[in-house]
Amino acid sequence: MNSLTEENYLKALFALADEYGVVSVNDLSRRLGIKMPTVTSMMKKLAGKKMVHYEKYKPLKLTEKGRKEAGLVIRKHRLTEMFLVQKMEFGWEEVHEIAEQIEHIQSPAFFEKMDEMLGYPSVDPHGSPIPDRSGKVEWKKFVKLSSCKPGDIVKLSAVLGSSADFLKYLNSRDLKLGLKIKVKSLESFDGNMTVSYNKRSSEVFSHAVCERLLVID
Amino acid sequence: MNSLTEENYLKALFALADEYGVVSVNDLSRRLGIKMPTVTSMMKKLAGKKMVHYEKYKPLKLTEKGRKEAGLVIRKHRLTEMFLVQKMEFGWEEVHEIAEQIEHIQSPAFFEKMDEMLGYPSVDPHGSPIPDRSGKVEWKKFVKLSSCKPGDIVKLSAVLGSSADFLKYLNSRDLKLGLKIKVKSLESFDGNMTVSYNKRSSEVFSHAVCERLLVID
DNA sequence: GTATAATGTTAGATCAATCTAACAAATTTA
DNA sequence: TAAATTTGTTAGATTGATCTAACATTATAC
Repeated sequence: MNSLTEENYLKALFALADEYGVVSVNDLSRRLGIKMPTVTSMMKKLAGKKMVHYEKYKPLKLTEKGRKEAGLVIRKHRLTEMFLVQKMEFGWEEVHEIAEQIEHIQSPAFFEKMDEMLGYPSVDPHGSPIPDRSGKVEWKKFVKLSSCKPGDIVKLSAVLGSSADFLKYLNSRDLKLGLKIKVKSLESFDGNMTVSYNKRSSEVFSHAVCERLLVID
Repeated sequence: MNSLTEENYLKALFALADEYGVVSVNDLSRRLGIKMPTVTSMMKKLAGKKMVHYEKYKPLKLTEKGRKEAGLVIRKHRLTEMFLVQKMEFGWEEVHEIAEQIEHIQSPAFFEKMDEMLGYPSVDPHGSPIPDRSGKVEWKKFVKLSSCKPGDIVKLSAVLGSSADFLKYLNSRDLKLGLKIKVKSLESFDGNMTVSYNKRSSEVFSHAVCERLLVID
């Protein structure tokens, strides 16, 4: 059994590998807000448990076992987020902190019940895929809105990052998953994009925002 | 903020005071499965936080503040149990372990939402009262079935103890809260009681069981 | 009312998770 | 490529929660 602390390291390793491919001690240190020497020693510990391949000065890599454990924690996190939104009427900007705690609950039955009540969802409220019971997960082939061209009509399918501020910003623009968005124009010098959707015929999104909106054609 | 560990000590102190009136280091040690010296040092720590009145060799006593903190944890525990039973269809014998973990979640909104969805219940699935938002709780004037006399007709209103074994035993006899029970006879030498309820015209309960069934006339 | 047993405390060790300081390796820059 | 910067490791200290061993106090039993 992994400690809550170990679970958090595994989850962060998993997420960072997802985001950047290669993960350094420094990346993990900054992500977790924990000093590098502490990270190094935890990597040795997790290597001892066969969760991580650790070699001095080399990038960090989860083992198959570590990836599975991480996936299962993320599964619990995302099922919880879905449950909070679908069954308890929380907003998608409110659920991250709560799920961050509930993901560590040890009770297979509890999460099985959530899954069942939710009808075995494949994604969480932010469009992130929910790992299966073996911890495996696969992202759909999404594209960033920032890489779309004027004239494109796409469907908003996921958002990157779960900061309440960002999600509240999306709320203020009535942006929800599933929305059809039409790209009207793109400023080449700053990446600002003008789009239309629903009754909004001309909204401008910064490049930073467009980088975090994942769509499919 | 109290640590998870501190919360568990407070909760145990509260429960033991409820059960036995006076609480010793030894009681707490046995209840928590933690050695006495550890308990002593935690009492000093909690005394430093004004949660406990601690004097060497004297019985342990929660302060007003400690009682409130404990009550709030118990509130979260019992709301969770109710939620698991009412909203997630768990059996009353399955919820204790899960609630034992969820009670430590830090999110007022989460428990407020549960409370609201449940319609502000006053008791948990075992008939134990749910402390109010200020941590206060009052037991109704229940009586043990063991103290009833032949001819009495009473309503099962709460059960003492949350061990799965005991609750499964009650399930096997179709015992549920709210049931009308008629006392038919009582063996004076062993305390065995013969009762009737529903379609069961003659069930025998041991003294141990009758001690744990709380009823009102 | 003393001896024995039970309960409680003190002192000091251990373990997990964290830190800082000092040093070492790798990478970037000039 | 040599110097400077960044990144990573080692060593050792700290903190919270636990333990055992030894000792002290209180309660119980005869």
